[in-house]
Amino acid sequence: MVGKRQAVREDLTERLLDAARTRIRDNGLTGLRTRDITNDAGCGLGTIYKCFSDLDDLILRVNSQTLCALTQKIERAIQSLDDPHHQLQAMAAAYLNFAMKNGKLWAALFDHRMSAGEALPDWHLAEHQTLLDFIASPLSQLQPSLDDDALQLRTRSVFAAVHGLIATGLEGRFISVSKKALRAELTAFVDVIVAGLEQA
Amino acid sequence: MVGKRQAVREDLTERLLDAARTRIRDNGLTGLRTRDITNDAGCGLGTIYKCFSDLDDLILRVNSQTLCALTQKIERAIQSLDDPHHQLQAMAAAYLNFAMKNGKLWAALFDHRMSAGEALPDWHLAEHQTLLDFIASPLSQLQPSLDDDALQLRTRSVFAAVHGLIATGLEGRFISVSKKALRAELTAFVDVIVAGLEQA
DNA sequence: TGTACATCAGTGAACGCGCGTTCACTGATGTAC
DNA sequence: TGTACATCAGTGAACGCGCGTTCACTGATGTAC
Repeated sequence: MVGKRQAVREDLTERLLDAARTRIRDNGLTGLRTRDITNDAGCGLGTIYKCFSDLDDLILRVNSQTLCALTQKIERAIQSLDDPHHQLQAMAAAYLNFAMKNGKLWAALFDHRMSAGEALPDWHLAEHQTLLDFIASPLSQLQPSLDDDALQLRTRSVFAAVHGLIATGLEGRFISVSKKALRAELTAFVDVIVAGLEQA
Repeated sequence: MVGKRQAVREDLTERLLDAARTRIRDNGLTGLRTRDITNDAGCGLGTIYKCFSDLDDLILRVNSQTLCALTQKIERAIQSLDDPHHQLQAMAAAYLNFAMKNGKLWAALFDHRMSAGEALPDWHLAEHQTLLDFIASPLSQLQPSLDDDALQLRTRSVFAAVHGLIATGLEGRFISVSKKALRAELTAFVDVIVAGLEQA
């Protein structure tokens, strides 16, 4: 069997990813330890460094999976809608949904900091951009006069606003709020933004 | 001299606070170490536990100072303005200004997590509320129909949106942007929000 | 004011724990003939 | 197919470092008389 070694390696990588994802899902990034991950995956401690360059790399792969899953949800939420207002509402709702269902995995996307102040790798930044592109599309319909740079900036602003609202809500910062109230407030606030955008 | 001991203690506390604030300002929360703080303050390692219950407590005091300074800036920014639209713009601009000038101290307000999952103490939460109250005031003028709960929620949404936009911009997430472009985008986006609020 | 004693603030060596990463080793897999 | 050898994946004990917190001690300050 020629590809035996490779298959074993891929299986190991998969198990490590699964174990790390489960750990992060249940406990968040805080207290994520290599020993727990390798124990859960049923392999030796050193194995993690055969499959990944270091723990940061492994976390980045988990984050990548989370981000891609999120992007898929966003994509599906809007694929049958034409109106940009409806699209933005559907994306915001899908985002809130995803954040609620994947609490700590979602938080890890934003909490993770590379050690030694290294920058995020390009392949991961590209995944961010893919998500943003979905948001840019309805915005460009609402504000066709924006040039490309301004559209990018506006896209980020809208994302940051929606993200901030959801993150603050789910963390319970400042005031705690029920899921239902948060959902209603998000819808109302996206309406506010869209109304403002349409008027500009 | 009766109050000698107390005076020495207060001086020590002050020096420790100063040292911690300087460290956070220059290097952020990451890599903040008790040994560095006490060295900078010119006292022994154990002293920190005479003046504060633990490192979390010390960080919280620094954050409290930062938050109060921020609240003051916000308060001053609006005190000569009547129009709620202008007030919101002035607050957003003051917030951006503060965040740019106090980069890592400001970031510490949001990055700090209590150890052992303890909640923030009430006195610090009250300081948050003081800041939010300044934002609530112009919002209640723009949307007088909101009841108190809805106003609180809306206030948090507006704050979260503005904060998200600034944080994302200053962190350089997704795309990097010049300070000037960020300032312009913030102004434009607050206009969008206000226009949307006025229409609702 | 002076003296003897009690208190307690400040100290820093040592504790204790955590934890990412390495590397010499073992044995399974792949290869050559 | 069988045999001998080479390679290299997986292992986990050990390394190395970091770092918050404690506590027995010292000497300055406060107190009683």
